[in-house]
Amino acid sequence: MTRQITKAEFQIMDVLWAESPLAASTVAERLADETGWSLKTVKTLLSRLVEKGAVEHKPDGRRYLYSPKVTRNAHARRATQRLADQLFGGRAAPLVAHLAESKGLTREDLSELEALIGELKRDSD
Amino acid sequence: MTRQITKAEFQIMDVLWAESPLAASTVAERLADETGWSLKTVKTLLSRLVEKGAVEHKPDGRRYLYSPKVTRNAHARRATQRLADQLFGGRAAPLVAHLAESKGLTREDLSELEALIGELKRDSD
DNA sequence: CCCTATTGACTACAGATGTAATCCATGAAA
DNA sequence: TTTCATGGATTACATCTGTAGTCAATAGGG
Repeated sequence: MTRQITKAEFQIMDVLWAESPLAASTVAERLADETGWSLKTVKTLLSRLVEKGAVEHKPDGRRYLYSPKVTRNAHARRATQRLADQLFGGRAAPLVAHLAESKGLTREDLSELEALIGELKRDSD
Repeated sequence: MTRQITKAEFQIMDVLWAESPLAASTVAERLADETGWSLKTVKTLLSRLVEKGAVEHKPDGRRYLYSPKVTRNAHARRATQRLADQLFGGRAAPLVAHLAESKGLTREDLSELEALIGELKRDSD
């Protein structure tokens, strides 16, 4: 279902994940500095997200209020899985190795991961 | 540099990463079963990859032989980093957590990761 | 030496994406 | 009550992507 969300659309989602429901004008304000997008652009992106089923809108007087239908977690999970599938046949270890190489991992991350992995191993017993 | 490689283009790269240099016709043969693409399609994708700087071609008589200019590792690293940046502000731990949730991690992966993390921690001392 | 299959160059074209502009209804302001 | 700003709906348009087709040169087979 829920078709692919693009980069621009993701920025809209990010605003709605932080707070919702919001009117289009509010979403536009939140993004104005970061993106410089006009209200028109924001409305177009919101409409496309509604079409794609990633956002729903309810009438509020003369306008709509928009809310995410997909959670940030669900999106993250799917996007991550998609990347792992494409790059490494779905396997995670090489993906983590690449993160490490690209300096994506601090010492803290490593400790956090160690804990996470311990937990996952216990779970799978 | 090296602009974004698309999904279709990635499949071409994958063939060249496995073996190179190759002529367009050979690349097309390797992908025929998997994708059903015509030779024309493969040639278009190869040209675009050359434009994008991800592949280079050297004349070999009347035709070209194509080779990757970007390694698979470099590509994986950048793609992974891009995803982590977008989804989690560059942090890896939540990414791994999502992989786990989406069943991307087998017991073997976990052990492998454990070892990898131990190694990374030692390296960072 | 001529014909044909192959090759690169260029062109095509629909659908997705980024980024709006136009149009029309309407509620608020004057 | 006329006017204008605001909102959604529709349309626009360049670029990117997926998937080819056309054209012209030419190397190889007969």
